[in-house]
Amino acid sequence: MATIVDVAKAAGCSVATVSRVLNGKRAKEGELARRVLDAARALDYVPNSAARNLRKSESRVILILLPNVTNPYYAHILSGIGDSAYQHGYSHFLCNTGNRREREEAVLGRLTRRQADGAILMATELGSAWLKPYAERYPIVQCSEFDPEVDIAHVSVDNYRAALEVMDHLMGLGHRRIGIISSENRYSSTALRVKGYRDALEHAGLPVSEDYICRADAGYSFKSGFDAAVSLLSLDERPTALFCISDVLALGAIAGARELGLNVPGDVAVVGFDDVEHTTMFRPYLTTVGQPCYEIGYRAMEMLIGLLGGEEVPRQIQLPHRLTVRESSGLRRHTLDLTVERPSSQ
Amino acid sequence: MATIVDVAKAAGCSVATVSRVLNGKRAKEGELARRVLDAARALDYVPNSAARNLRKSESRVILILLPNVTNPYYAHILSGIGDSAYQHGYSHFLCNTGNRREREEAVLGRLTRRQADGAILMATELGSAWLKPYAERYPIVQCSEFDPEVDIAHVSVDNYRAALEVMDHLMGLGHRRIGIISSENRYSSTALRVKGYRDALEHAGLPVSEDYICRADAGYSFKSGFDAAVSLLSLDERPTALFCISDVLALGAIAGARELGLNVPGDVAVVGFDDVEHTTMFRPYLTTVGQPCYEIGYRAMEMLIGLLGGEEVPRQIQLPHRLTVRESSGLRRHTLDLTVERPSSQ
DNA sequence: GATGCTTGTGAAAACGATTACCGAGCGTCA
DNA sequence: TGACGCTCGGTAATCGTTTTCACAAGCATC
Repeated sequence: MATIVDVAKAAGCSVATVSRVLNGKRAKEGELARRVLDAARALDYVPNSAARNLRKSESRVILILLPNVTNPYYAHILSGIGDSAYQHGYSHFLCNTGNRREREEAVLGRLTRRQADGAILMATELGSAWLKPYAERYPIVQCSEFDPEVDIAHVSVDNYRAALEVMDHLMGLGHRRIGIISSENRYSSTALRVKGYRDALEHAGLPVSEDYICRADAGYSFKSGFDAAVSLLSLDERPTALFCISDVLALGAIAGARELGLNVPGDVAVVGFDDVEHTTMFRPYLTTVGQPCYEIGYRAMEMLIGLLGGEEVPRQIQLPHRLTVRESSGLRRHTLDLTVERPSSQ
Repeated sequence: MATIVDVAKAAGCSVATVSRVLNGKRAKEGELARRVLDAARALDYVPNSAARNLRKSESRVILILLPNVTNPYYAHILSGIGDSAYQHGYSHFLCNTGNRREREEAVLGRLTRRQADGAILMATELGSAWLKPYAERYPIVQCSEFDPEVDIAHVSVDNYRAALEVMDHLMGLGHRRIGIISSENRYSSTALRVKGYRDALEHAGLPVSEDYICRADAGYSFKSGFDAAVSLLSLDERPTALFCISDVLALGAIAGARELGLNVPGDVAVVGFDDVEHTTMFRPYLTTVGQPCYEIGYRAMEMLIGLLGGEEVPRQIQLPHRLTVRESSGLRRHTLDLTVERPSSQ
């Protein structure tokens, strides 16, 4: 491994000059600069980043905290983050926190240790006041979830408005008894979607029945969507539409409906959220709210880069979502010719 | 930020002593050691890792190269890697290479720059001789895919044997015309599964028809599985069973079969591979070969840690796979009561 | 010709840890 | 008693950069 000293010797100048030429603090023109550049190339010189980091006390590493990479929603965001980071010459360090606070704190400790310059948090839960001290001292961006009580920059979609649109869509189809399959987690997205659900009903002058609000387990699992749907659809006055706050819950809900011998969307309409899971693999194709996951990640990283550079950045970015109406709701006419399953004989 | 000097001052000793106590090179008992420990705690001292890395010329970072985190198969492996790394105090850098060689080389450059101590490669393609120089100089482990021509340690399942088992299963059900939906990629797993397919047929004295071997696109997409199935099942003597080298291909194949008005498994049996995609969400549940993804990742990381420590490690680890028979093949009696879709009217 | 300003360069001081080397103290044994 | 070995702890070198500071040269101005 050639060091800067070797390059200086080969170029016949001091290390200071080498450093300056290589870092662009001097014109790269001129005889001496050329000698330096040639020597560096000839020796295949690459700066030692530990030394540079030590001297400059920075790391060019950013922390990514997410509950679980296995969840494709986060994986898509991650890939946006990764691309942006790569383009800006930053590396990222990934931590699957499983939403466990001790893990989160452990990895945020890297900020303190100067092993990382900033962080992107993917699944901040409400009530994360413990984050404040970190947010005050280090550049941090929240991605897709955020806690309004902790004033940290964030990028997300407008979950509230999206929920209103879903409800408009369902009510526009004539549905009056609409259930929601929510989740036990403490995400802002969950709270906002449920709030949108309630407000939309109230605004339309429809009753908000607590019976129609079902909380699946925190992990958005298929099974919990299934169970929730079975329980909602077994009510005496069963809902004719289900708004599920995630696609997997929705897919589970469709399976649950079938289990009860109900046709989707004939007997019950189902809407999901995210449009990232296999929403168009199986019939009926899922009506869902699409989020620009990749871009959410990409923008979050750019925001962080801005913060790292000491720039003033907007505290909040909302990216456009999109309600895509497919077969599991509406499109009633069309679905007649589609491969909509008949109830099983079980 | 407290430094080691501050701790030394507070404890009334030299920095050497502080370093030794904190690194366990001296007994932690005794009056002086206690003073050091107390001082470190009081000052909230955390060693600066850039300084440590510079001095020890190591980074405690390992590189993870994979084509795409968005693919749940890789995501599961990654989570095993992450857990093991975390336990051993290593960080990992993730790079979505998209199988593009320039990206792979760019990130492996971090080894040269001493920004990383080793690497785990997730999707080495056959013909990766360019990897040799890296493998000779740095600790590298291949995970799930490997190139037999480059002698690098690797962990995977026994793809060949798994393919034989799949074929045994299908032939045991009486199938004689079996097609395979393979892929255009250059992975060893693909080659081995196809070889298993051929060998099994030959061994059973059945003809190997090139018409029955279909190569879907490199990315294992749903659509390419669909298209491949449509083309295979449109043959005059259509196969009665399809072995798909990935679950998503298999799900696509099932959809394709339905498109043609064929019943799965009544008219055509379908088997997948991986058991990671939603194999039990939709009817018919998918028969597939399960891989212990999490453990593959975990073991790969442990192997790398061994290599980093200069230990002798096995060059190859094969973890057990498991063929899980579900509805999409066999279990014919049961499937009669299941929600198997009737052909659509399209 | 003295002065001030700009520009380019080198010497050397950081950055914060680990560790080679050395000397002091102590116990043991011939 | 003296030689020897062992442990313990301090001093200082070291890792490879970046950056401050000082100096010298070149040039214009008075």
